[in-house]
This record gives sequence, structure tokens and C-alpha cells, in this order.
Amino acid sequence: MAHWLVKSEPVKFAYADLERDGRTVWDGVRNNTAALRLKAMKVGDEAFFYHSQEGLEVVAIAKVVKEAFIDPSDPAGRFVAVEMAPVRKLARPVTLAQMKADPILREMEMVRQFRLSVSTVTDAEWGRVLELAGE
DNA sequence: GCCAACGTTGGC
DNA sequence: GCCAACGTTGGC
Repeated sequence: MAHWLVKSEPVKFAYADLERDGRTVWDGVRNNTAALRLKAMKVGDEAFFYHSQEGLEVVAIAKVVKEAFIDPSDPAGRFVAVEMAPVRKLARPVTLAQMKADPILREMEMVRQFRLSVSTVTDAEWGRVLELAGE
């Protein structure tokens, strides 16, 4: 099963909102690389939920509950969305500063390409983040 | 608030 | 088809 990382500005949509809603349409992605990641997602895949702009940390794990479909918010119908549901909060959030300081995690796609809103996470990176989260 | 990164658009 | 200008994201 593949692992991912998705970014959200907590002011707009925080992990707490996902818990409240139960599931959500992950739409609004307008970047080709990010769209490729969305298309590669399978039901059951897990993704780190990262708070951008404020927080700047991985706070939780979410999972894919519906695979890519045409983004209803895209009038041109070129981009896709998926649906996500909450899994659990991390015991301790893992900050961007921690990831940049870590020899494994500083190679993460999201660290190297900070504007990418949906990125891949390798098994090694996934395990290392969980370790830093105290799990 | 500033600016770096980088994707997209449009003139030629 | 190149590349300058512009817009957006997101860290600092």
C-alpha cells in the first residue's frame, strides 16, 4: 500500500474539520504533478495530514476512501479529486523543522518541492515520521 | 510582509 | 516553440 502526504491550510480545512465531517472531497488541486499523485491513490492508502502556513507540521493520518474522479470544482473538468477520511492524530506532531533536520526526511518530496500539495512518502520516510511522532 | 520556487500564459 | 511576465503557494 502506498503512502502519501497532503497539505491543507488549517485556517481553511484543518484535521479537526475532517474528524468532524467524517469524510471530505479532496478537491481544488490545480497542479499536474499533484494530480498525478491523486490519480495513483488507491482506496485504503494512508496519507500524512500536514498543516501548511500555520502549524507547519504533520498532525495526523488520513486515508483514501474514494479513488480519483473528475473534480466537481473544476469547470474545465481537467483535474481530479479523491475522498479522504480521518484515521488518527499522531501522538506528537512532527514539524517541518524536524523533517528538514533529519537525514532521511529531508529527502522527502514535500521537503524538496515545498509547493507540491500532494506528494509521495516512501515506506522508510513513513516509518521515520511515525518514530519522530513517538509511535 | 517578503521573497523563492515554479507553473502557466501569451507575445513574438 | 521560446521566454519574459505574471500568479500562486508556502516558508521564513
